Amino acid sequence: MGRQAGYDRGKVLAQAQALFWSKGFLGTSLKDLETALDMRPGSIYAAFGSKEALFAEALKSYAQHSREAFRQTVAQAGSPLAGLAAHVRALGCVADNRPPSQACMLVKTMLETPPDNADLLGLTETLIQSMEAAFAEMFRQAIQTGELPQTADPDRLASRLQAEIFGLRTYAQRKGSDARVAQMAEDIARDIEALRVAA
Amino acid sequence: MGRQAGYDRGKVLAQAQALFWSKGFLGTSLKDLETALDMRPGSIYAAFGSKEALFAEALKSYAQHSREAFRQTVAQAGSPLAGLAAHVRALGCVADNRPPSQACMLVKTMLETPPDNADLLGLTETLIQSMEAAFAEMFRQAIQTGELPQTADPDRLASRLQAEIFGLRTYAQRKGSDARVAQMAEDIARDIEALRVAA
DNA sequence: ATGTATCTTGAGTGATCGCTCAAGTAAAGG
DNA sequence: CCTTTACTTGAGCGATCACTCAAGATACAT
Repeated sequence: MGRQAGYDRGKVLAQAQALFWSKGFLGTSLKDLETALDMRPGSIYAAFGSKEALFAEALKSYAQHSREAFRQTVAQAGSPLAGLAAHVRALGCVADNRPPSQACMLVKTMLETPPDNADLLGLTETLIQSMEAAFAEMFRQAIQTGELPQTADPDRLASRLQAEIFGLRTYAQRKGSDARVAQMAEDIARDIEALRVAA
Repeated sequence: MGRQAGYDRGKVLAQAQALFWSKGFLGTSLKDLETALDMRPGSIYAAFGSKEALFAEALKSYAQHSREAFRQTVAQAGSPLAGLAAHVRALGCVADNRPPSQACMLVKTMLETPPDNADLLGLTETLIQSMEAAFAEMFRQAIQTGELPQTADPDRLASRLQAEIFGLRTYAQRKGSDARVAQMAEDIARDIEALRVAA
């Protein structure tokens, strides 16, 4: 049935994602991509259609991995609130062999995308909402299990947490911020745990 | 002494700043600037030297105005902590005739600038530090006046506040976030006031 | 081995990028 | 009024942009 592709689509997508995350959509040229992916323009376009389509796919993949990491962190925690706190601590952690601290790719994309690119802004907004919805779902579970009072507003708590994480990770983009970031993550995590009703 | 410039440098700079703030440095072309400033390339280059130099000047001007607005807010407040809280409330406020809510231009620049542009990143970092230093100075005054305990760490409080503001304003970039943003600003302001020692 | 379907290649497309500069124009000094 | 000085103009520079496509290469089916 003809020749098969000489690259691993998943690996290529991961490399593109890393490059786009670092340099941004506008700051990344096709030359940059050709080098990073070790592919010639024809192959790139045959595989992904356009620079923007490749970026969109990389962004979706990024969001999916983020959600998956969150899901796993939560699964290992003892309660909804503990899961949320653990997630924040993981974001502030430097110990892991994770990529160097930098701002969330979704936030970078939202801020760098000019207002006239409705497609990309819409996609970004959708992905951000899905993350915030996951937070809200955890707060909702915390209410159901009695960890939070019935009067708590899960959507409000989720948006506040989202904003705190925006700030934490954006701060982490700065050089030499690791210690401060770890400290702030710990502070935020404790604030979450402090919401717990007395048992 | 020759012909005088047919434009107001301050106004031109303000227009450039607004455009750069909205579309970002990379997302703004010289064509865009020519239209917005109603100037031809020769005049722009005679006045500012380069697109990046114009951007740098606009960014410095933005930071200066931000610091000045903060200084005035603080001056009208009854105490250092009240000043900081008022500043946060002002950031979340929609009522004023201020430009539409959007992320801080310094943050946008930090996140969109590719890592190889050391000049622009360095300038941005410097301007961000100067803002954070102003926060720290206010916390220091709050300690001196007895509003905060002697054991409080002004630099830590300043970086935490900086991160909260990063998050708040980034969240404000999203459409339809006004009500949530106002609510979060109020929450943050109260957290600041809650630091005050019992009189 | 041969044919066929698919992928890879890279020179080259037109468009746009940031930027320059010779020519033109306007205001101040004499 | 004329000269001088300074600013404005816009056609056009070389470089780079995202992207295309005809030609070549490769692996499968027969």
